[in-house]
Amino acid sequence: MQTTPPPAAFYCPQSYAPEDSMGYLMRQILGTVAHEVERQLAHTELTNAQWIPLYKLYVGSATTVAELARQSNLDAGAMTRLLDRMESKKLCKRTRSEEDRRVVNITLTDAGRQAAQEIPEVLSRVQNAHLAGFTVEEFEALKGYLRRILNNAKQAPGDTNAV
Amino acid sequence: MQTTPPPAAFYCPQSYAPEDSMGYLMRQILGTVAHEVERQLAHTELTNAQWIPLYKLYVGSATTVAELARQSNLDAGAMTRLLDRMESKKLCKRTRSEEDRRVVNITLTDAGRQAAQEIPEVLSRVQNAHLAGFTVEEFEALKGYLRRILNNAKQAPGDTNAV
DNA sequence: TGACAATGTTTGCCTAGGCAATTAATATGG
DNA sequence: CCATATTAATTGCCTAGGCAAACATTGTCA
Repeated sequence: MQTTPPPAAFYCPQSYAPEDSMGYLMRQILGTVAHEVERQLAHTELTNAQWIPLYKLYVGSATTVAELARQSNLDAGAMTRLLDRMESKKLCKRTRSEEDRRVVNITLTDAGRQAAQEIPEVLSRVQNAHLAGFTVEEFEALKGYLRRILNNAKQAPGDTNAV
Repeated sequence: MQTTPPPAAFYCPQSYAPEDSMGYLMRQILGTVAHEVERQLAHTELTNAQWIPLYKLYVGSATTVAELARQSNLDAGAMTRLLDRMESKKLCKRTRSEEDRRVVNITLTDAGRQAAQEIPEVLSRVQNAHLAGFTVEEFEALKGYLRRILNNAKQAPGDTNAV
């Protein structure tokens, strides 16, 4: 074994400075991105938690509660209640499946489709604004770094004590 | 005016692919980091929401409800209830200030201090693990990118429609 | 076929955060 | 000094997510 590289040593407990950490920076960035997206979607009644499954319904990559929950990295119970709130806002509708009577199919209403249509525009605009001043090379380097970090997370899920 | 660079054009609505976006990648990374930190702090009774203010109390950068809320980017009401839960776990204690009787001073208990002491170790370990395989140059480049993005967010808070 | 496993959905109980209103104490300006 | 503004903390009401239990339905396998 031991094909994966050893953990880095960029941070150490004795001199740990939170404001300088990768996690802190990303947390702040995600915060401003989320805030701005929600602001630009405010007129659609969509909250930050709701546009993700709504968009998945829109592009057709998920149509049931369980599938939406899985693709949104979300608990099934949470998804049930999220859909309750979206349904009460007339953005989507529930229909018990006839083929498999355990399943509930979710479909968008016209209002839901209209709201969903704006999502890619807003996401593109907000993220582009955050990337002002970046060259294509820098943008690609950044995405490469992020993918490598994500890959590390998947490789050793909890193996961080092994040293 | 117009000293800030124009927004980038890396994402466009017609070809928007969520899985490829900066926000999606960061969201996933923060998710695994948070999950792993919470797992490694489980024995201290600290949740992911609680170690942040607890650490601020530990290093002494905040001692009141309002100050903790400000520094944690959190609502004052939320902080009140967070402290309720931490106090019921005997991690901290409230004392009405004598100089300014509006203020409540928060102090750590022995158990709170002991838990706080572990925080920098865990944060360092988890983040280092996520950065496995990175060179120093790459690490610094990444932090530079993140700081630039954060700076863009602060520069134009809501100005993204100006084009 | 009939027991058992697996899946889908919902609900209850918990933590958690935002917003607005309330109350108490302090600061400020006339 | 007093009215007013400001600040600190709390509380109620909302959305939101995790975990576990309950229930129905479907799949599997002997």
